[in-house]
Amino acid sequence: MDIVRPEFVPDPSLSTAEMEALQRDIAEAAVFADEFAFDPDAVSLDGPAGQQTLGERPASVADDTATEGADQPLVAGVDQAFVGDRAISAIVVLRGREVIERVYAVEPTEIPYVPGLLSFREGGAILAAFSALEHVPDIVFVDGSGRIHYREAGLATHIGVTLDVPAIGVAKNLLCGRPRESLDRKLPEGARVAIEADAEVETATDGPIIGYAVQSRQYDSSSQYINPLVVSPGHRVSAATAADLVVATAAGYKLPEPTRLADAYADSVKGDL
DNA sequence: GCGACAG
DNA sequence: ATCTTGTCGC
Repeated sequence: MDIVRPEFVPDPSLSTAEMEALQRDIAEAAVFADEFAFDPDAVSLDGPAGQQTLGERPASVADDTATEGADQPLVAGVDQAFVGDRAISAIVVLRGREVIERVYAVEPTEIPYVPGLLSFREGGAILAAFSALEHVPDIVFVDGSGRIHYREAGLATHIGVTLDVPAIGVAKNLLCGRPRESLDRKLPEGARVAIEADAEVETATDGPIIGYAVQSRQYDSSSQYINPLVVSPGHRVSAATAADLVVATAAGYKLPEPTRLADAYADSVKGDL
């Protein structure tokens, strides 16, 4: 797929001040509200009929393999692996449970990891992988933060705005913001805790909800517990819908399927590299 | 000065 | 993110 906003392509040679200025422009262009054509309720790992089973589905529909999944949104997962100074970015596109396409790209990492500037380290490899992608996903899951970011322009926002594609940030740790409830306790599976902007989020006017901690998986009979995912809007999606879509694509694992499969693919590419 | 800090 | 064996629990 193509780059829609070339002026936002991450340039690792920029100064820190220039990178931060670019992020403020990106946050300005970002849309943290649902702005997509597909039906979010149609995003599921089940068949195209959603909650319907074969038995309750009309035979004419059940037998029609030609249009099967035609209304199923394409969900892509992106993840990176690293080898020395090279980044491997892998993308997996799913329609329901079916893998529609997989691509990857390898690009040198020009700068070290700096909290808040992740997209300038990994963005090049990610955009290179997207340029090789044939399908245009309805929404993309990016590993890292979206709106939960000092300038509300995390990796998911940067990628989403540059490609003008709906994007969600799926992180394993909280970068900034204040959870409404403590996350340092065992939350039940399915629970979500709002994350609101705090003083660290310099571009937030009031205290908006910038994301959710989502407990996509949890042990049921143990004192041990799994940490929640940290989900935030990247572009053209609201915080609530972003959390809904992550839950809808989880299949018994902590990570949603698109992300989990992209992670595994990046690792396998790294293996035979 | 101290603490915090996605991947 | 990455370097890594065994180990606890379902």
